[in-house]
Amino acid sequence: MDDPIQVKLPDGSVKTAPRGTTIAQFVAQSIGRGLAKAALVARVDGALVDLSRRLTTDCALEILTAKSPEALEVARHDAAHVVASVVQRLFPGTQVTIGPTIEDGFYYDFARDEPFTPEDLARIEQGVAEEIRADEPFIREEVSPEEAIRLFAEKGETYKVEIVHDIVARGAKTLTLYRHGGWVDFCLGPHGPSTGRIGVVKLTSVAGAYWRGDAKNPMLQRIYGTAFFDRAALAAHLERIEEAKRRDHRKLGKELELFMTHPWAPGAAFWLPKGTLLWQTLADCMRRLLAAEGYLEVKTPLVFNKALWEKSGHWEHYRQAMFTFESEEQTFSLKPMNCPSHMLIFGRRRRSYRELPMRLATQDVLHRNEASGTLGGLTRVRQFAQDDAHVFLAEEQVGEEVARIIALVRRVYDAFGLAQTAKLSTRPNEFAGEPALWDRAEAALAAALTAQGIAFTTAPGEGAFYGPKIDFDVTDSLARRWQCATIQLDFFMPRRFELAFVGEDNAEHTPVAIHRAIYGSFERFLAILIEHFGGAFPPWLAPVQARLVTVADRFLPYARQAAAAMRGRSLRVEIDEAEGKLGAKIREAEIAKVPYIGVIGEKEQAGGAIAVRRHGEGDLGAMALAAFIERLVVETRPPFGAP
RNA sequence: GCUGGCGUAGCUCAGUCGGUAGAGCAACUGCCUUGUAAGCAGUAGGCCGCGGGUUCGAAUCCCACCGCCAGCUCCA
Repeated sequence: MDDPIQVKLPDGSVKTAPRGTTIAQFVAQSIGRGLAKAALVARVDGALVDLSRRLTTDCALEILTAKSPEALEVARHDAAHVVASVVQRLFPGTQVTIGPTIEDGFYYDFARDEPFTPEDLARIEQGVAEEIRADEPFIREEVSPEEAIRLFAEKGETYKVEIVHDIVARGAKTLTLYRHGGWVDFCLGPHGPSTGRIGVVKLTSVAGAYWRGDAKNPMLQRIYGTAFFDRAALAAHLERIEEAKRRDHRKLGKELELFMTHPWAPGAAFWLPKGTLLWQTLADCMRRLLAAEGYLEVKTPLVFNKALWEKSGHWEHYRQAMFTFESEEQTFSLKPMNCPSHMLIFGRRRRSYRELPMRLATQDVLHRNEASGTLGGLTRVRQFAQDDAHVFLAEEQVGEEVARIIALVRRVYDAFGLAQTAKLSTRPNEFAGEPALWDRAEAALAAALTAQGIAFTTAPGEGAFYGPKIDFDVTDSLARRWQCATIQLDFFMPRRFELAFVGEDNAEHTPVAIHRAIYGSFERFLAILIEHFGGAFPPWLAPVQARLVTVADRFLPYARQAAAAMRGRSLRVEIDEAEGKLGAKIREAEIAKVPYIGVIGEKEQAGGAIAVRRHGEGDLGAMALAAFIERLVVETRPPFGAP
């Protein structure tokens, strides 16, 4: 018991310590008082543990302080406990359930008949601040399942009892409790040393949430909050939230007159003239890019007899998300996806290996009958259009084709300044096709990602039953991540549609299909772009690229001439013909986030010039009108798919 | 779909205890003819989401519906 153990520190040094010493003691004695004071939690052999843990074997030890993201997560979990303790003190009879940390904060779910009001949240937040000031230590305790069940059953905590039963059923022999200030929760930990180390806690919202996320279970009251070690970090976080609100595509879409919605078409957008220009720019650039890559654009029906969906298998698995209707005793549906149509086109005649890869692209409108409560903005809709394509090819062509698609994805996202990461999802438990086929395909996908220099994570078992897939996330200017592009292999649907091609060997083979989209959906991608650019689009994308304003209305004829010259070079320009002072017109144009403002007065008219102001930068001074036009022509050239 | 919140002028929002609906901006008209983020004055604008109910009387209270917003297992 007294023989010392070896503790390896992150700098590589090794210290000895008495067996059974706590981490906190070890740090104070062997490392230093400064670190001992700053320590919040430790990592022993890769696992996060409390500072009160005893070191009983040789190990690698790392001490985490407020600088570490993991420590912040622990503090947020501490905060969740404190919130729960305060709620149970202020609202007797409320049961606790779970309270995990999430990105940017935490939540805690409570079972209580009455909902919490915003005033309740303020009271709870105040109680939490008091609890933090009281600086109660977190105390870890190990108990048997029987003790845990008795403890929570006595308190009437039926949800906790249920959780204990579940965990015991999964084989746990000892369970851990954490106490602070006389309150106890069943928790895996770890926790910080005491409530005083949490920092500052802010409760953000309250919402309903089903127990275990299942609509068949009772509805709980979920309190969301966040915690930071200091007020400045909290303020910065709240400022990020405010900035996201300012950039919200629903708000900007209204202000900039990009799109509208109407109660009579829930889940569908009306694209106003300026929004339609954005859409068309994306659509045209993608069209030209794909045409250059050998894609063939096709248009297919929007309405299909249900026989198609029975053939594809969607009728069995996807029917609840389809809009259907009867006509002349037949059942029809609006198409929710393009793949079956493309299958029919491929299968319309005998295909040769010489035609492969055959790349069929479509930008048609799709409808999916999403539950009403899930709709919102342009990101959760019932009607949308994808930049969809299906590539039919021989199995041995998969690697090269996927590499080409990945290169396209990079090229497009780079054009918008969106950084990208990828996730490779592999074979699930239930799958179609041969395991060896999956293994080869997964290896080909991973090799393509590596060859393109794309960082990716692997999600084992998360592939679709019909094939492995790559999903791309983009990171926008507010560091938020959005899932957009997808590349999915399909070994299943070509077989269902009895697709075949004649190979070099003069025998029939079943092609592999690749489902792929780069923007994802136009609606969603436009929403992301609106927020990414905050409505201030780069000149090539902006619906209006320049607005001409005059110092006095006697300069309007010259302004009209200038605008005509610009339109002659395919520039999107408008003239502010309203009355008013120059300052007011400049202000209007700045608020409209038009990239370039051209000011025209006496000097400009006399010299065939224009005074140029760049949105967000200010006055660039006067230049010759011809020079300004040349500059705009260059700057409005799309970074991909240029005509 | 479910839980909670919300719905008033084109936009952003007031509207007390149930007593005949208000501001700013935008629009329109006029004056000003203007030099890089708001010139002045005036006018007009409303089925208070929709439908019922309670009441002498409803934007306000009640019921149902429609829509919008937040959320609905990143698992003790």
